[in-house]
Amino acid sequence: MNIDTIRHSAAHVMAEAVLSLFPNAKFGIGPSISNGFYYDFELPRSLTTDDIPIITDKMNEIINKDLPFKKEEVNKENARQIFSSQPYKLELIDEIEENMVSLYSQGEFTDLCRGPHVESTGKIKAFKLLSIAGAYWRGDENNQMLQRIYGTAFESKDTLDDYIRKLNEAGKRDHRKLGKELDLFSINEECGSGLVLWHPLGATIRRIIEQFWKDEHLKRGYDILYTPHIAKLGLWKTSGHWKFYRDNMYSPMEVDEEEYIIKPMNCVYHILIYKTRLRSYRELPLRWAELGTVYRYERSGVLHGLSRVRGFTQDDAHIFCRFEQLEDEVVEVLDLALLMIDTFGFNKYKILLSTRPEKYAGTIDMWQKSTDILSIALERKKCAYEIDPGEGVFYGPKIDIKFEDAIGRAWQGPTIQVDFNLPKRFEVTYIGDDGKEQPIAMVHRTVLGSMERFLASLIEHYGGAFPTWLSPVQVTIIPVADRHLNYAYELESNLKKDDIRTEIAHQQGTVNNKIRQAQNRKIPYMLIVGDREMTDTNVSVRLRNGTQKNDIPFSKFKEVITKTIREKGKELNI
RNA sequence: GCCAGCGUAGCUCAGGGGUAGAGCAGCGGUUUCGUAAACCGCCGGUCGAUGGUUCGAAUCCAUUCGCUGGCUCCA
Repeated sequence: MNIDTIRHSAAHVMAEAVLSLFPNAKFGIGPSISNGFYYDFELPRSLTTDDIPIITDKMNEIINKDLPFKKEEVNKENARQIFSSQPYKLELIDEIEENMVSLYSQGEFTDLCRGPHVESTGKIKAFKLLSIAGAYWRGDENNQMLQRIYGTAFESKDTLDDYIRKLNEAGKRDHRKLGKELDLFSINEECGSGLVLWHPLGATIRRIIEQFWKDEHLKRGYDILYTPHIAKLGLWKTSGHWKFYRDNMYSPMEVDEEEYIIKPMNCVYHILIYKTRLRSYRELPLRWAELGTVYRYERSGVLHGLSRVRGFTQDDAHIFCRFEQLEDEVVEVLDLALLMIDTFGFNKYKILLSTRPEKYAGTIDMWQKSTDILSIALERKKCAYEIDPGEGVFYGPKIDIKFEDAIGRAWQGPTIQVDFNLPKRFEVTYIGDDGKEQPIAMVHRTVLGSMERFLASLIEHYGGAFPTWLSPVQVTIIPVADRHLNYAYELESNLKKDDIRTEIAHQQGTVNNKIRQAQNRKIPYMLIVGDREMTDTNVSVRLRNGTQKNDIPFSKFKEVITKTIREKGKELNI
């Protein structure tokens, strides 16, 4: 039996249950969604979580009665009469093109519905209502807000339980929770919501990511720039941001009677640098990268840990090239982007090519040509991709890469965007081999997205247990008794000399307790040192995953961990 | 921003009109320990903030800030 059919049927049963509790309920839509279903209602009062068990009981009653789902075809005129007191259904009927519409009924409830449904309510074996939320009719905030109940349903109790277990598992990996537990970052009320404070350990991870990022960019012919956090309002007027992006920008601040804006983007600064002198075709392409911190206004309700914030650092870069170079450049960026994703351990991803939206800058011809170039580049890299029609940004087509974490959730990753707009607004050109000014081709791209969101994805992907090269503390040395402390210090300075991030568990406490603490902090390597180890310059190694290997030479351990770090290994070795 | 829920010690949580509680963490001791929690003691909160109801508010009401789940949007 199709899972979507079960879920959609469960939505109808839920609607009947709600109808029995609120006879005047107005019904919106009730589809199945990727992990369950929902139904939207307009009700005389707000639902609370207390209503969930009541509705659940009612649904169980309906299911136990094993009522058949009956299908009926009527013409639209009849349908309008049947749903005369249901304004949302009437709106839906008006939008149906055919003259006949189908209705499905079970028990006391009839719904306008394309179907299909299970034969009878008894076929719904396992469901659970999950949450209540507000949702605008048709997702438009100018419309009435309806009340949505989310639920899920599965073929069997077992698969439902499995799903609930997975939800709990996801909760344990939540980067906000782990960020606090592992002391990686915080967001402070006094400081402001959506503004991230990076603690030493979180900052260490970020520093390692940034170092890797810089090294890879330098290898690939990028230059790294730094630009200011504010700029005069006029600049943002020229760029068009003040007109089109103002909702996401902070209010101007006054400096010497001149208005300045805190930057929501880095691109305009890079253009200014480009324009400081004439550029020859010979020096193209220019690849300019910046870890640029930008500030964007986000409505309070959308902020979420590190993944949706108001100040964030983009791993931004702009490529200025000749149009003929675009294809090669995009191939290069794809190569870099895929390397990044792979190195950080994401092995599942989806590539989307977004095409021209309804409102667009540039000409149809430019759009066509650049979209073609993007798809040719994708084919050259042998990347499977899907077209996302009309989802391009107004200034140009783009490639988005969405990667999946360890528990199957999708994250917005690299994005490569062609821009027809800014080069025109700023008159960005180069001098061609004919001595004449030519329009530049400009690409915006990030390969991680933002440091904040990327760290969120890493934390959840690894559940806080980072591969060794990223672990903020790579080794903790646990002396069995105080008389082993000096040996521990010796090992520590030896490891630190080679940039292996090492700590000594020198606090008061038993060996067991120190191990427990190291485990909770998800430190990959624990070195237990006591009398035995000290006499032979050995260490006993315990890995975060519980495996242990006793009395191995320290030099051997160091060799193994050094190799693991150098190779950015995802597994723990010893 | 809108709808709903939640804010009690650094953390996790109990209490729910009559003098603020526990565990962990921290601090001071004792213990010197062999692969996931040694023992004793101490410190710690104007119960998110403001206003109101009340003899009395952490508890009830209003406003506000923050967080959570959605809607919408996105790096």
